[in-house]
Amino acid sequence: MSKPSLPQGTRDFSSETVRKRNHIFSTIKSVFECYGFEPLETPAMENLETLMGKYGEEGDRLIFKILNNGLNDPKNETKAKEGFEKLLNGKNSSALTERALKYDLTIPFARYVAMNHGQLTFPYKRYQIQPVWRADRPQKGRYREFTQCDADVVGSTALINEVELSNIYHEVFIRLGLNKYSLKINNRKILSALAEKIDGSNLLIDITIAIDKLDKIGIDKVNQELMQRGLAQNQIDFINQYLNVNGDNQEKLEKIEKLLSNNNQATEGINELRYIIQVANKANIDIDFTLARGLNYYTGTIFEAKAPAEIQMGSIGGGGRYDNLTALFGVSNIPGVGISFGVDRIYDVMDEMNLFPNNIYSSVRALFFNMGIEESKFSYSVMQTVREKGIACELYHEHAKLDKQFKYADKKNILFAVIIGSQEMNSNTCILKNLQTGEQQQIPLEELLNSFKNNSRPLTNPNTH
RNA sequence: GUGGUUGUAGCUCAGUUGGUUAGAGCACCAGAUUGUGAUUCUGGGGGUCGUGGGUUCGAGCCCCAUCAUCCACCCCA
Repeated sequence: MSKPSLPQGTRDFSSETVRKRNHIFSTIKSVFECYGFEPLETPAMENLETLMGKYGEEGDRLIFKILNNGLNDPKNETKAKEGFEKLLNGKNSSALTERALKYDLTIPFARYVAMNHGQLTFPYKRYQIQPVWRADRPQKGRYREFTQCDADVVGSTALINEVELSNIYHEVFIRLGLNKYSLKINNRKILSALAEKIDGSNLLIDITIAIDKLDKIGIDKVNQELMQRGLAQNQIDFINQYLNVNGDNQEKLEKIEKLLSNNNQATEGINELRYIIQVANKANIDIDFTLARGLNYYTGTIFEAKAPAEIQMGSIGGGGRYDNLTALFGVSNIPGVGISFGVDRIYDVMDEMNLFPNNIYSSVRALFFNMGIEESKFSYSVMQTVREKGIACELYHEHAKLDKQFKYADKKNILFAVIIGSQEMNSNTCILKNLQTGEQQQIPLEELLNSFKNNSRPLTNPNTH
């Protein structure tokens, strides 16, 4: 038996980590609910067919596929061997795999809407908080199993949805203490207009992939990459003018309007951005014409949320408008727009910035000390009356030195020690000790409940991990 | 998928050009102290040196493979 281990890129979450993650989940959830979104959950696995071809070539490669059962059955042998041959040639074979772990929450959601559009009330606003899996090589802020929190609105083209989603980003990040986040926003229509302007509509994806890297690799390397991707010098020159558009949001919009004049797509995209920044005036929106985003189903507004600049971390959220996602599943005319929070990255950022409040480390309120066989029976019955009032407490599991029982209470961040020895038993009293202040007093048992109510939770961070 | 980094006690890490029986701090257990958390003192348990091969009289150290980790690329949350 070898040492137990975890698959690459997956993690166990200790109690402290779970509490911190729950703090993020509940914050996001309450904001989603506040904006009228309803919960949805879908299975961990989907039919492979549902997922393939939805995330681009690279995305397909990163989908975790599940091997079919029963391949070793003799009657499946030729089928299995044929399937394997296909696999070696780089093709998927339903003979070998027909299910896969979900890669994101948006496509399964589109599948759900396509299957249930008859029953849903539109616009349908749903949120979903579930793990997803990607067969990527792990590194900083990147895991093979991670949790996404999505909110999407389908069945509406109204821009007010984009406004609401922007405000949701703002509300969540403010509540979590990430005040200096930034929300980059752009519109695919503007990118399309750029491609049209230089007669390069067929190269739209190449252009967006290259310019998306601007802040990372610099203008020279972007130009190099554009050249490699087959763009001519005059096209690149125009793209450079596009990339040089700067200033505050208003200035940028005016400049891009001039640069991409007489183009319907550009006009539409610009008007949409203008509406969003005007109505969602509270959010930290930063128009960024270099924002492109990989997923090729986006058609209008695109979002990307960035951690405060002082933290080295990629995007902590993203989303956009997709005007016909359910068409992939045979149901057309259901436009939608959605956003996603990357909880695992938000966690890492908050951890690095020390933003978790201390009061999330809730623990049991009191430890009843075990002073012997008879004493512990008595303590147990007292404790049960306290538990009936909804106050969390524990009885130390065995008779042990007080030193040990105190240390246990310390480690579990328990505020009160309740000591009932033979003397206290005889007088129907107990010793109540506040472990933070060290104060202790002997009180009648009837007063025990009240003493808990008047005291707040411990506020120290437990050192257990 | 490509390139690099690291892997020694529960945790953080030393370990010399390859050379006796692999160390420290913290943590843990017992006692000094059988009704009060600290400190101090005394004693104690713990390791197939990530795993599997190889070179060598001899490997924690060198070589190969493999797994995991962290980092960069690609891509992405």
